[in-house]
Amino acid sequence: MGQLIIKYHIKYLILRQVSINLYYKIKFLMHYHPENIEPKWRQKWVDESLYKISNESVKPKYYVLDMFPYPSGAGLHVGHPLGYIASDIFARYKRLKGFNVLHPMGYDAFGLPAEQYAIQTGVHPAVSTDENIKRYREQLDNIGFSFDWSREVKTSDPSYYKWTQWIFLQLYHHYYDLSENKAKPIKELISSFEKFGSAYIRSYHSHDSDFTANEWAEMSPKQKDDTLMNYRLAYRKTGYVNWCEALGTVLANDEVKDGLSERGGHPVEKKAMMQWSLRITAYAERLLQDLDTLEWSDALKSMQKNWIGRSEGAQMFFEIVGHEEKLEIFTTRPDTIFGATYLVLAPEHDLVKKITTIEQNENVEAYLEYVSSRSEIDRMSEVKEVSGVFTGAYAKHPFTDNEIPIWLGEYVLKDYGTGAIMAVPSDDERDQLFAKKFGLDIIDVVDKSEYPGSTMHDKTGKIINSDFLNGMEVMNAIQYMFEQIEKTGIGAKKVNYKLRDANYSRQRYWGEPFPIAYNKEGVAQPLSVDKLPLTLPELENFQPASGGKSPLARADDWVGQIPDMTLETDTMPGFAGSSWYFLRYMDASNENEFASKKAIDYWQDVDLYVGGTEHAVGHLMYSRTWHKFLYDLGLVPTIEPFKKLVNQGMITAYGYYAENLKFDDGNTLIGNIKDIKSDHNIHVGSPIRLAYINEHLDSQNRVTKSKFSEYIESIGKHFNVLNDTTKYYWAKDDNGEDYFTVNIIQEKMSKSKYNVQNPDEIVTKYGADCFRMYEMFLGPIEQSKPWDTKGIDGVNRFLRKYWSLYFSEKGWEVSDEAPTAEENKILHTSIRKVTDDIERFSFNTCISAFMVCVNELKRLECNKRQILEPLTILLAPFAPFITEELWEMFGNKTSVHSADYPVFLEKYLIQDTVEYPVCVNGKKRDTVEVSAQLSQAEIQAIALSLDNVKKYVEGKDVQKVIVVPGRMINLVIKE
RNA sequence: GCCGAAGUGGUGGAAUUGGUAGACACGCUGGACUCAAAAUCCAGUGCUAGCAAUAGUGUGCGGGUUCGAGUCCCGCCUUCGGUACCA
Repeated sequence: MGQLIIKYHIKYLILRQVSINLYYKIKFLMHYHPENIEPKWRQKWVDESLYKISNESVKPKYYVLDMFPYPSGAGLHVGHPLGYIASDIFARYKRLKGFNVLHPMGYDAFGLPAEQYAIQTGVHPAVSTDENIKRYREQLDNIGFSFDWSREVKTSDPSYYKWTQWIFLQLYHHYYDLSENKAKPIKELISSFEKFGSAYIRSYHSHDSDFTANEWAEMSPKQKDDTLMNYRLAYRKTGYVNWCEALGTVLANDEVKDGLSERGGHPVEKKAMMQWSLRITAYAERLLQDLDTLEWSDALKSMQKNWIGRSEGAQMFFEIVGHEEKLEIFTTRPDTIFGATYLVLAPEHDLVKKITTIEQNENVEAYLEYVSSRSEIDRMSEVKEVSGVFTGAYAKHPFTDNEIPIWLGEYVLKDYGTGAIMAVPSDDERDQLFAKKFGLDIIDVVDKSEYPGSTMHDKTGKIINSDFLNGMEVMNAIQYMFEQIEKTGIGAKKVNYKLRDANYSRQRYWGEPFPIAYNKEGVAQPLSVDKLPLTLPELENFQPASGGKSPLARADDWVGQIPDMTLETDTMPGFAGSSWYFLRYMDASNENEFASKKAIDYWQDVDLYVGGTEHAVGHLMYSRTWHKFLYDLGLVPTIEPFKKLVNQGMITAYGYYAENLKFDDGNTLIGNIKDIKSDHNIHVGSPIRLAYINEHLDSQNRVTKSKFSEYIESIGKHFNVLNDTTKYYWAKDDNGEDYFTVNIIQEKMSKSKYNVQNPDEIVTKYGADCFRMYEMFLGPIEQSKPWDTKGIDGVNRFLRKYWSLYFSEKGWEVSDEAPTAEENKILHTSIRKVTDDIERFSFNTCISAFMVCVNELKRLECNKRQILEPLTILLAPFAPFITEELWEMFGNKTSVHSADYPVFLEKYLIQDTVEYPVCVNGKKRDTVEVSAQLSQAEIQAIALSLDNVKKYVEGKDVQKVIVVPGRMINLVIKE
């Protein structure tokens, strides 16, 4: 009997357990659990190569590209993926719309930080770079991007940089022909030299003296090489470069910010060095003109325009008294020539030594020494400080024959124009400051009395004191002078650009080696293509070699690997590999070409490029130039590489500063509380960064003493903090508690500021879908905004609500019933809104459209397949995991990401009634719902009959009634 | 200095061609459910006055155009980004 009872009891227990299990299973299903969904699909998409795409397709192509990252040791923070998420949504959207979408990713893997790290730790840059890439890849995969990883590109991979070297050789083997306005083989130039010397050559060059065919024939190989260097698009010259001692290398202009290196913020100085350069100035005009063909923001285009800096002016020759050479100057204001009372040369100008008189020699020498001692930062910080010296020489004014002095001045730049100016102190601020300081003549030549408020900068006024120009308007006088200058043969009209040729040599290890060797005479010998790639040697010590040379100079075996030759030991700069990577993705594993013609002809160019503004001038300028060069060679079919460009804003972090805490040793340095040693005491006095204090702040950004102690403990510190309230500057709040106020500012995310937010943490907590949508929900993509997780619960709630549409207490429950008109209207309103917004890159409003849609469907308790299925596709680009899971539960066998985009049908939006706001004199007084068929007169009558409206209209004169169909009604009455 | 972008509730932001300012969220307040908490759900929420209906007011500031302005025009202020002796 007892046994039986026990038996039953066990049976009951088992049954109970089964039903409990079932209950929990259903309960579990009912709720959204990203941690169970996401890993499964991540794996499945890899297994099925879902995002792998082919170069052959009948579908139209679309190329969505992100600026590839430099894989830094700090890993990705939440700011990096912002642009990637946007582009991924767009790529997925285009795929659903039936395009064959190229959406690749790779790494800009050469660069200084890895090498600096190697110097400090001895870890080979290749090793640390690969580790960093591995970490990046894991972080990227976590977020669910649809990259085709089979096309991954790594600039430091020899199979990639083989082609970077190859393109460099093409640049080396070409010159820029001005008659045809394109790059042409240097061979053609040589044969022209052989026949005609330098005559008949219209090319972009840095050569200053002509030669005959005979002279050419008699040149030594070295002389020929030197001459050709003046024409090649990749050439070697001695020039003043931006030398950074701390980094031990030269930098390009765009790598220098405010006289400091962009990476690291070290001082930069001008130094004369033998360097490889790219003649990008040859392309200046095309780079400027073709901006018009691009769908880039005006802000970005104007940045490029400024950087190119085109200005029209005149080139003029001044005779130097007692010398044969003429002095060539550049001016945009030839109309002011009669106001030119002296000339100024850049201190580095070639003629300085020649024209300086014996009496002035000492002064000039001293001045040159002073100038060379000054770093860029010195020069910049004292821009208004005038310095200069008289050379003792005089020039003849071409129109008055007066002798005017020639000076040297720091404010005239060697690299711009001709490095020499005519100074017109009456109409140029800099010239005026200079003239006043050194007591030089000033002649007024422009009368601006008719233009009150105009400045020296404006090209307005009447010319005076100027002989044949007197009485002319400035703009007319400029034109007239252009003619006069050409007529009298003293010069010519000329266009000048601020853009400089790019320094292309770096004295570093971790970059592409130049495929160049030098023979005993020092003549450059390009390596033949079959020798490529020229790979980097293995090194153990990454310290720069002596004499400002790259560490490669110490690898003797490597340098001397070709008999009787020495290899170039400099390496290429960071922008080399990134100037053409977008082409490599088209055909990433091609061993015979940088990319096949077929692949390039299919993919053409990048339709959408997404990246930060920090590359506005550097990378984008270089890529455009390389692309145009390849176009000239017939290797790419398009003149521009990036049709449309979107700049994502930066995600910043909040910085929390205690304005008045300081160390008890009185040190007032701005510090970071995490870096302060625990045995230190802190005082009130000067800003200290308080990372992660936000949770301890009250609504007025104050922290009380007790909260502050909690905070100190939470960051693992044990200060004897601030116990003596008499000693420190605590304030007292209403409850008598001590507090201080924390100052909150926006700043960059960086490791050293302890404000970096790792996306992995968010993905673990909320799922990738939520992370993606939340980043988009933060605000417009182009805008900079601080990271804040405050609103993430809203998105999380949305996803759970969306999920819950598909489930009842019994589990999955989707009905096959036909949708109501209202349900269809909700769906199609969303389809239209979301589609429009994706097209205009307004992703934040897409998210709110989804929220509105789901809120309304939830209100109607809609679980109809015909509504939910299209909605799932619509949402798939934003939330690829949850939609894929639900899509599968619908019973679909193929991925939601290869489904067809839902079609918007206008018919579901047609309404029988319209709700009108009724305004009186522009102020809303009532609303009224009327039939959509009513005429304007009928609507008017209804509007006037409303009680709320009568109140305002009664006894007054209705002058006008405005009915904007479907929009609003306005009654104009006279008071 | 010059060039460019932007200023909207307590917060992030919406308003696409001049047509209901504050969508959608966060936060906050109150309520339901719960032994309780979390989660969830419901209601409210620009500001001022009022029990309320409602009225006034409100998109950085000052003017203007318009029946109507966050949006267009003129003049300023502030913030951010770029640039810096460019002749």
